Amino acid sequence: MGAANTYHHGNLREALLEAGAKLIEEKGIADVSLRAVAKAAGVSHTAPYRHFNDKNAMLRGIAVTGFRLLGQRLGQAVELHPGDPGQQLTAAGVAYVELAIEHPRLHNLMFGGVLADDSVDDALEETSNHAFRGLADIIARGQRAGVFREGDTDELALTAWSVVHGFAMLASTGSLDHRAASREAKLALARRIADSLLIGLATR
Amino acid sequence: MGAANTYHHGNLREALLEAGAKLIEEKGIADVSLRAVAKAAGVSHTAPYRHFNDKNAMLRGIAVTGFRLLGQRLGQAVELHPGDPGQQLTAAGVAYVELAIEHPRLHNLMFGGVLADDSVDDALEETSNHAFRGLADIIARGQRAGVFREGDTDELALTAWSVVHGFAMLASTGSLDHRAASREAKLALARRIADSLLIGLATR
DNA sequence: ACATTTTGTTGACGTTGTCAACATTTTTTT
DNA sequence: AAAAAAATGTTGACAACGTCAACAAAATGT
Repeated sequence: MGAANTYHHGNLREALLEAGAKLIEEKGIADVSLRAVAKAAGVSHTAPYRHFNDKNAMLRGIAVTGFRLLGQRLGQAVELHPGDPGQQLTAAGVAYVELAIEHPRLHNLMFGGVLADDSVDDALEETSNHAFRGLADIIARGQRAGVFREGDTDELALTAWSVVHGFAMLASTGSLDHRAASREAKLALARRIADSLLIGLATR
Repeated sequence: MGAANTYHHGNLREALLEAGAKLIEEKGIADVSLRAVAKAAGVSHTAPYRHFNDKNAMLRGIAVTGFRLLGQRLGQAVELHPGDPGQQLTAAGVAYVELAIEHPRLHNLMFGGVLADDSVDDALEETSNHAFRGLADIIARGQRAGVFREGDTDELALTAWSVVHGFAMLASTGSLDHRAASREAKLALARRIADSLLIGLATR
């Protein structure tokens, strides 16, 4: 288990994910090739095939790290407002939007549909489901506390997810640079929209 | 201005847009090459360059046709419920989702971010703005009629756009096939979510 | 120690987007 | 009506890409 070898990398899988994420952040998904990622990681152009079945499998690996990051952020948002599901929901929504603004190309990889036509990836599905369940849990607690209206929990969660996801998409693609150019303006807008959502979910 | 020529096509630009849209519908954006589109239109592999600067310019042309279609559908939704902004908004939202379900890959081209990093395209920007303005007009009329609450019209429109856009994205990528597999189930879900939205926008 | 498995490299292949050079048709100018 | 110009198409080439097969080195198990 040496450390200074040149032939065997030691941790190439992670290195590729890292290099790939960095390149995507810089140049966008469309302009990142498998070969460029391999080169950035310091290996030959086919070395990635020892760790991923094909290019899309590597992209899915990067998307998974994005979903893990998202899950963490949502968790932090919840912890910031213990016992207050309304605030938790707003904070989670803002956190989601924040991530999309900070890492627009990663967000695009996660939700832009590049991977949509692929055969299902277990790790990807699990991490993305986990992120969604974090949201559904907030809703469920809010319903029990009587601040959110009754009804199918997952459906309310889906509503919230839709708002946040739609806004994040608009924010990350620059579609609303006319209305809100700066990062702060976008987040303020996100907060107000999250409040609109809250009204729709509240008990009347 | 003959009709049966073989060398000059006569209307190649439109033919390419049509063939491209069809191929994308069948195979997805990632699996459609410029050359395949040219072949489907019956011309050589570089003929498209007389009508589009590059591949992405052609894709933007196809996206424009999608935005035009969207604008038409939104217009029809409005006409179906004259004088009732609430119903108009719901119908517009459902129409939007319907389009995304019917043509998921076209929707993906329009909103998936493949074209996001391109230099701005006038025709694309205009048609997409037009679609958004249709929505904003519904909101404005609803505010004047007193059924939607006061406030920045564009911001309310943005909220509505976010919900619908987010849900459409989830619907078109198959992310909610667990909860609602059939087309009808998805549309019913969309209708209920649009109603949630309505509550958030209504005057209290 | 040796055999096996894992992990890396080299070299090749067909496909892709794009460019330069050339051909044909249409339009404009004279 | 003839010539010049512009528009629109084709052919052939190129480098870059994803992927595969064959080989090489290191790590691991016996």
